Amino acid sequence: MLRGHLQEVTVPRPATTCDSCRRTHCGLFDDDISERSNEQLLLGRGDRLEAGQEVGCMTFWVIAGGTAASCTNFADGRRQIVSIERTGDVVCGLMSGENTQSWLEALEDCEIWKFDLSADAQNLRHDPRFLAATFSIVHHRLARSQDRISALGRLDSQERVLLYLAEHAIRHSAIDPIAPVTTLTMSREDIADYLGLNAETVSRILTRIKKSGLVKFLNRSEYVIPDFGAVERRLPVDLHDPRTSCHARLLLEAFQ
Amino acid sequence: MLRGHLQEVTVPRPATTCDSCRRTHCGLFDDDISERSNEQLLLGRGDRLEAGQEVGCMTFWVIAGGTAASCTNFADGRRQIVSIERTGDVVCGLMSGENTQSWLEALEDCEIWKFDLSADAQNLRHDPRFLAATFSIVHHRLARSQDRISALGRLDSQERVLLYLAEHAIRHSAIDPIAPVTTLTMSREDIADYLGLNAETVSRILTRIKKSGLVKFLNRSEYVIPDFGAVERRLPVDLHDPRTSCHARLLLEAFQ
DNA sequence: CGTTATCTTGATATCCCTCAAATTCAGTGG
DNA sequence: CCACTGAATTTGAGGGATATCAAGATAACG
Repeated sequence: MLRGHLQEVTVPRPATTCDSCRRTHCGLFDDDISERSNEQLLLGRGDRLEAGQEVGCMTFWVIAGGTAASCTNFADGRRQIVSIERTGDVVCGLMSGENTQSWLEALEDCEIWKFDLSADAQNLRHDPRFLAATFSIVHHRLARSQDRISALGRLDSQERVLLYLAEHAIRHSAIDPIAPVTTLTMSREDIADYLGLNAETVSRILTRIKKSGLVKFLNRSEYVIPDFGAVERRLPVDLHDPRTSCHARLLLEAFQ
Repeated sequence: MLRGHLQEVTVPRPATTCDSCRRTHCGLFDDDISERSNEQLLLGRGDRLEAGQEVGCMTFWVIAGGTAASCTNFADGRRQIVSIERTGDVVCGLMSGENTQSWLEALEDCEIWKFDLSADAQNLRHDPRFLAATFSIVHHRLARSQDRISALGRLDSQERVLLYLAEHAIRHSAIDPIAPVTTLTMSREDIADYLGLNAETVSRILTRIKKSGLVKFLNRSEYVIPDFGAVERRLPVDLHDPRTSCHARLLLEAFQ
């Protein structure tokens, strides 16, 4: 089920001509692969995608462009972004718990491909390739989730924001290794809901980080990390190589 | 690799005569099943089990009794309990990220069965039953992890402790549905490291909850929830039925 | 250029942590 | 059975960190 105003949007795509992009994103942008999709969804910022009853456990959404978020709401409206979904990430209805209100929300204009495999469910349930692919997707999400548990439980606000900036920069440079500056696509409130903070705190921490010189801001949304090592030294965790995070190809290969 | 002083310990086992236990724990306690294990480990409180290089991704630990914790440490020593492992839970080396220092730690005396399947790895990688079982295990852990992200990000300390007491009581009653009181097996510090708080705060919140009457404490470690609905109304989340959490049988069936 | 959303900054309150001391509890040996 | 001991827990005082509320500044957009 699709909520919100769904309009035609233009989504920036990484150029397929870049070898590094192709490797990073598993050639997701080749047209022949995209044709296997049941449906292409173009979401504008704020649009929501909810997995209703009818969707079942065999529907997958592949992020082809833009940034989305797996969100949950508590009964009283408190929002938490459980996971940020970026180009190449695979989301499926399986992810959400039964009782929690959760949905996929576009944090900026998004291009998403929907794959409904329920017609072939009986076969896929016994197909080693499909099982291995979905295992790999879910396992990788688990590893990332556990890192986030540690971060939310034990990092203070400055560490969380700094970690976010660093990880986002790594991810960004993986998508476009030539770009010298990183663009912050999420709003302060989205960042806050991702980090378990509040929007004003995020803003304050950002100016503090700005003043410290660890991160240089060209404007509100573009920044450069002049000395990545200095940022790493400030953080008690290791920063991951995001290149391992794209499982779209695995999934696509499994049912081609 | 095994760390710490490993002594013979007596581990309380649920009686196999109880039908409800058998259902809940998938008959894990039948001796014929336990014989398939490579090794039985008896851990005393504080003992650690670390997945070294040699273990690889095909070693599984099944908790047969007691409580253990998947822990991580930051470089500066801050500890976070990522997940609590109880009877019937399956832990594997796959779970930990590459760069994070992480281990399995006994929070009380524990009985753990180790299954090393690396000899049969080539076959298992293409075995639909094995793949489905491991998928199910990892998927369930992911769902629980995501709930914890929301809890750590958006619940205050009182809500976290109350949620912990409620979930622990549910889990406890699943293991022994006859027991009228729930026993708190984890120390205040362990609870704190699980909830992203500190031990003194946990203690303070517990006395506050005690005074509120929501939970009755018989002594430091035993409690009763007189009105479960009242606790639920205080929490903005739904409490889960833990019965779905035992995947040991799935795993065992896959390579029997 | 005006309107609106977003972001920043300030003042204040609250929550939770840190440090320190007192208390309870489980063993242990007399 | 009782004192002794050490660990765990509880309680208190104080401070730092983050949230809340409110206002102003900046950017985005028609």
